[in-house]
Amino acid sequence: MARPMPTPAVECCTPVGADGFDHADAAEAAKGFAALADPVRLHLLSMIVAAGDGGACVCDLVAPSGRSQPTVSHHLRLLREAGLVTSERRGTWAWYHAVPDRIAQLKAALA
Amino acid sequence: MARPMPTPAVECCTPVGADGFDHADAAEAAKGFAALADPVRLHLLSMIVAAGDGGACVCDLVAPSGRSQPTVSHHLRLLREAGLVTSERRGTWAWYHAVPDRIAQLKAALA
DNA sequence: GCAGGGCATCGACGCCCGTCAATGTATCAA
DNA sequence: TTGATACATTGACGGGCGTCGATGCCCTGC
Repeated sequence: MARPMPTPAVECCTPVGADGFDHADAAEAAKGFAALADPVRLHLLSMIVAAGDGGACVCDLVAPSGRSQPTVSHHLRLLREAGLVTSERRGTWAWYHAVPDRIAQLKAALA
Repeated sequence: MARPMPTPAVECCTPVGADGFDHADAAEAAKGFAALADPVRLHLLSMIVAAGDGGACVCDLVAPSGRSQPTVSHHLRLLREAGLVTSERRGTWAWYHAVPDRIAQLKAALA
């Protein structure tokens, strides 16, 4: 496909050269964006970020999300596996913290 | 779930208040991120952005993507439906342009 | 030890996604 | 008109995702 011209006289375009994306970087960024590709996860992450340094308790995330507790736990797991949040158990409750570096990294990928 | 305490003395945490995300905004942003949640599309978008104002010809996107022509056409369609690129037919060839505003909008959603 | 609550995991269901081969449509050249 | 080219669409397949109910694990309070 890469421009075997119908006739030598017709020029399609200037081929796109090296792009800013390594294949490994693209795969890594895609995983991060996939974690953001769901309104529920976006909502959860937004609440966790808003909670600041103290972190957010799962018990306060279930009701606002409008989903069942197992579903919320599933989404939090995906956010954790994508590196966007970290989890910590404090006694009975589980606390989630945002990872600003990972968020900034995805923001940088949009450039 | 939302904190019917085991005992009144134990406090779980301070409930997360209003977050920055409207539900409609979350759904809209999620659609955009879903379009970025694939390495092939990320690669395609990166090449289209790198092409600048002139735009990128599909004939130069197929080979670098490592996918078949119908698959590339499918991904470009998704990018177009997500508002990240626009398409324009110039005679035989199709040209794709990036939409910087939409990209900036997604970047702003990471805040 | 026992009972209860918070959270994670499992199993199952329906749906959507990524991929390709085959086909269709529009344009250009001879 | 005929043939070739560029791109889009269709149909089909396998796999992964979002959701829930049921269940299991761990901690707390009695």
